[in-house]
Amino acid sequence: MQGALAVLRHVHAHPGVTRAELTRALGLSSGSAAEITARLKVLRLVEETEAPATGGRGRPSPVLTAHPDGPVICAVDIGHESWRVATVELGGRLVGDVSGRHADRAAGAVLDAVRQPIPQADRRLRAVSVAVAGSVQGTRIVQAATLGWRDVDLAVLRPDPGVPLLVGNDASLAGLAEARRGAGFDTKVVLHLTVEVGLGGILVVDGRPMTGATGAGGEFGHLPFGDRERQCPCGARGCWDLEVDGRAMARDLGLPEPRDPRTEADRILRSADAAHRAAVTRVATTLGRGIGGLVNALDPDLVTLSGLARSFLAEVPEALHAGYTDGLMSFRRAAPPPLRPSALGDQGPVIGAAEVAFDALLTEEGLAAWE
Amino acid sequence: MQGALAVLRHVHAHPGVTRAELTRALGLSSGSAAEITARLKVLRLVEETEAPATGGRGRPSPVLTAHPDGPVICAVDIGHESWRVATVELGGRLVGDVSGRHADRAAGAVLDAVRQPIPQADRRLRAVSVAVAGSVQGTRIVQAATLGWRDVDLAVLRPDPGVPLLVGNDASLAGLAEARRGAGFDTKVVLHLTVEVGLGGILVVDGRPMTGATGAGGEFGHLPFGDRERQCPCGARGCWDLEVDGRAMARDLGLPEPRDPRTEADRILRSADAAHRAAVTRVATTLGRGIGGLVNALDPDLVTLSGLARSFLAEVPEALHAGYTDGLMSFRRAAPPPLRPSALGDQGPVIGAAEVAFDALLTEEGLAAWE
DNA sequence: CGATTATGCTCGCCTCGCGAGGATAATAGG
DNA sequence: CCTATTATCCTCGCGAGGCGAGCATAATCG
Repeated sequence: MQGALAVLRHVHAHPGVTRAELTRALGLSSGSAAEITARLKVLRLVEETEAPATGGRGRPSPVLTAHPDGPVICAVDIGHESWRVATVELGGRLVGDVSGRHADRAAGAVLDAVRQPIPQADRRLRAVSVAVAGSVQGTRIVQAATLGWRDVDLAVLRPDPGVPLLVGNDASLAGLAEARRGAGFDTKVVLHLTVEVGLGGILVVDGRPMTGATGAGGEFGHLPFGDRERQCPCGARGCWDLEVDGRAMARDLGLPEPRDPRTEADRILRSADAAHRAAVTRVATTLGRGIGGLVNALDPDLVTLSGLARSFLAEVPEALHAGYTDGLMSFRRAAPPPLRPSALGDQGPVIGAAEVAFDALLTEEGLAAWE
Repeated sequence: MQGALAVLRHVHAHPGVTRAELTRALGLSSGSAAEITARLKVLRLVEETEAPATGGRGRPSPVLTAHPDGPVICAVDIGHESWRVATVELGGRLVGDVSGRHADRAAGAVLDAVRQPIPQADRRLRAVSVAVAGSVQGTRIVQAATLGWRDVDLAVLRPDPGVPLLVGNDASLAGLAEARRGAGFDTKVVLHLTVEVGLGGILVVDGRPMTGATGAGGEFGHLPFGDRERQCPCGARGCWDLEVDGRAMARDLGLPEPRDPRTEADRILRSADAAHRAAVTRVATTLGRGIGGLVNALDPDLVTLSGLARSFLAEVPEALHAGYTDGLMSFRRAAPPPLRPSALGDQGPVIGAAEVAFDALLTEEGLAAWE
């Protein structure tokens, strides 16, 4: 079981490896590798497909991928304005993907819409895993300011009581995906930050997300980096959240609080107006300075950026880097962790949601449950 | 080797367990437990001593402890004003302990003093592990403001090239010790904070310290929670560091920057003067508010406090808790992680230093090196 | 002083991974 | 087209190490 688990985890993390590569990576003998893969094929967990002609010499090594009848996860992403339901197989490939925009943001309406595409009686389904734009504890959404939700239990998304339900913050899960399969691939300590409306993220150490005691870790937007007098909808004051998004840019420009801060942010970002450019620069600098502080505290190898933060990196990299450097302790300035754009885009949350579900599956117990 | 390692780690984490408890905890058969302990006794790693009369029925179970000729770590603590050199055996017991105050704070002088008690040719010595009051990357001290050191390499403390040298921040290592053997025992996610001159700490998840990519993680004092205009010796501005210690209290009282902020802090803390009490209250509140922000971001089960933070908790708990609650997101206020005083006191850094060294020893390779 | 309770020890069994030796499948070169 | 070369896969006997049944041992209870 030990060896089988190691193989399965390696295939999951590196879909499309050859058996020879796997044997070397795990330090197995070729005999053990043969026996273990044979067992996993019988269990309908992995499939070996004929090797593509590499052009190199020697006997070709078969490629290991997810079994076509293997376990799948239903990954759900509930964002500020849209939702997505995907089926994900071992190795992180999306084999089905449905999405839509919220017609009505009320919790009931959104959950009804999202529930439709969730398969109801699929023996292959091992878990429903939800990424949601809000603060999460266990399987409850305790606070989702932009959706206007408070204390919503997602248990209704469970197709039957036997299927486990997992819930996490969308920015945190996107960060996990980014660390494992995106810009942070093969990096030990990755700090991911997403700015949409407010800011979220996660620290991923050796592939493990630091989600804290209750699952509400990674709420970096509620560190008091901002103006101590400014009240945040979260209940605290001076949150960084309020200083780095469309609300902050509108405030900087003397505009009223926008109804849809994310769209407003994009509008200002695309504008050629000098005042707008200045506001973008100032907010990007503020974001950068906070990133510097977080890097001081958490010491990552790499920072990955999504959403509006990714846009700042693309549009005003000097401002972002100036703030970043300014916020760093001087000894870190010689070789600061690079800021990199997210590689997974809007697929991050669903891929991350599937990851945590597969983490539970790829254990002694999870495998035992799969026979 | 697998089973032996598990047993050894369990004995290290729970010194003084009986073999019966261990067998149950690891789910071993009594036969395996017997064979493994026999092997570990031959290897001079553990010793079985006769069970003390528990008064209960049944055959008594022998107690497992460190072997008297087993491996030891030389743990060194270099603080602002004093140093300590201890010998630590498996299980975390200090079997030797020498300390002194710095006569001269220059790096050379301190290292000379500290080098004396380090055993030179002890076959039992597996590592020298140093806790130091400064920022650390690898085995270098990159910045230690209160000692006045910059870029000091501690390689001179290595008694011979075969003995590994480990270096870490004292507050981070004290936090690791606290999480494993102190107030955070058996708790999944522990946030530890120490205030002496400035603030340091660590997040410990499942017993693993989140020391980051270079070992400089846990520098929570350099999060920009403070006044954006105030320059920190670290090179950044607005550091929390400057708002929570003796310097902050002196500033609040309109006094000049104290030469020894730690002593000054204790003096103000012990004073009955109303202005002094008010300053203490304000600084404790500021500290509490920052702790709230950190709890928002990291979501620990428990926060442990050392040094001046521990004194605040003892002397002005209302102020500290008021700030703490104020800094928390409102959904966390119903059941916030408790703030607990450190249980290990000034032994924290050396115990933590020994822990990281034993972590390296209690591996396949570490055990192979011990024959 | 037996009964009860709890634990330790012995020993055959079984699982799983190792590794040597031969088989297999590709390219390279004549 | 055929052989050499390279790289990998498969078969199979071996050995390490953990399991668990059955018995031995050591304490308290009444």
